[in-house]
Amino acid sequence: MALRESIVRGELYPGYRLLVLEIANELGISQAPVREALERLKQEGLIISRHNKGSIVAEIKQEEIEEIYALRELIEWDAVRKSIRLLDEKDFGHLTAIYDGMASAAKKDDLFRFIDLDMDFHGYFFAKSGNQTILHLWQQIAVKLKRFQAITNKIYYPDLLSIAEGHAPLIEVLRTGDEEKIRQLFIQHMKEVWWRMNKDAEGRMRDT
Amino acid sequence: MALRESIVRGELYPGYRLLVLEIANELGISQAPVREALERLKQEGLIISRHNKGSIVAEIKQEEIEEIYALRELIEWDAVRKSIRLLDEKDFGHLTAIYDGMASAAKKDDLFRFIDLDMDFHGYFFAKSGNQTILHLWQQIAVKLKRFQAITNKIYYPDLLSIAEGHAPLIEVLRTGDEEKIRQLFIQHMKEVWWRMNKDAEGRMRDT
DNA sequence: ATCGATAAAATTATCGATAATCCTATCGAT
DNA sequence: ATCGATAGGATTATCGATAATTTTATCGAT
Repeated sequence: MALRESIVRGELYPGYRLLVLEIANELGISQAPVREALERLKQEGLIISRHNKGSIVAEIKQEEIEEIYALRELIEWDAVRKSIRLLDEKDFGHLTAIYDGMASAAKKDDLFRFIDLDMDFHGYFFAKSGNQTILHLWQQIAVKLKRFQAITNKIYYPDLLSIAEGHAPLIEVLRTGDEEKIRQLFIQHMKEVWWRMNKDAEGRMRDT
Repeated sequence: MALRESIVRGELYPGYRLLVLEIANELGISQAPVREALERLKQEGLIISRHNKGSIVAEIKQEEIEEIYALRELIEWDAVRKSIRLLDEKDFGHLTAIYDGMASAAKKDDLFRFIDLDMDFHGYFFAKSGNQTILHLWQQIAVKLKRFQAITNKIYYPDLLSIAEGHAPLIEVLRTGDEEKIRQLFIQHMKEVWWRMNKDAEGRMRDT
């Protein structure tokens, strides 16, 4: 659905009113499917709708991202830990391919592709560790993180390449299999990105 | 919505076909609101719908509950830990009231009320610890746990009272504030309930 | 001029109906 | 008898329109 893309990419600013009939006409379809789509977006937390008052694009507050990161810390290390023993050469190949893609996207300043790949990288461990419920949770989280990153990085691009390169040591240490070292690096990686995001976000959320 | 209740209580068995027109006529309303409701239930994982093939009540597999418990372990202790310092006498009053309610429901064999209160008890810490995102996650989880318990305990009632009484020491130890003891007791409590549920579930999932 | 009440416009939620799709039973060919 | 094709029925997805509600604009009273 194209609506979601627009919201996640930050093209539709928070508070924007989503008029059912307008969207329907725009897409050349009827109201029913539009309402369905809005219902889904509402469940995902991308829009907010109050009875008889229609839907608006949800805000995305710093506060909420902090909460999400608290949750992420709880579940991501667990997923990585459970993956370690399961990773074979094929997996390392995939991870490396994602890393290469990130580096390439960074060089082209293709922010959206970069973010998608970043999420794919981390999502890989959730998929590998085999807990469908937690994987699904991660996918929900990832949408919001994507959106936040897209919005905060939209005006001023930070050094994407250095973020991309931060993933190389992760792959490297995963090969060695030393659990404690892996843990340290992943936690550090998460905190680093979080810190950078925080910094970038300051004073920039207002303009969105 | 009454549909959700019926599913969670296990009155609508897995695989049951939800016909839009039938439900609409039954409730004396049109298709549109029914479809909306189904969309919500789909997002919650209570029903499954495939394109052009309508909706059926979702199965609830042992496997999925195991996944949920793995997730629960990751987040619940964290919530409790963060709550400890925040609990005052009013909170202990609430928790004790919930406990009393559970004991009373157990004596009356009111399974549904019992389950609701059990979830309220554990949800209390998620609410108290202040992370809205994780609280929301817990609420989603709680719905599925309720449903599983309702279905597995429907035919043969285990000893509800002893489960209720398992909560008293939890309140007790929370008052002392010894983090390590609290942790041990909560983890133990969770594993105990999980084990009991597992046992009860055996051979009984087939009849649903 | 400001405020509240009222009317007009806009928008949502709901409705009943149509078109598209899927399922089932019947029939005919091998 | 078995299999595939086909027609009929059932059900979903979509549609355009109506009813209910909210928002905006207008007007008159203070």
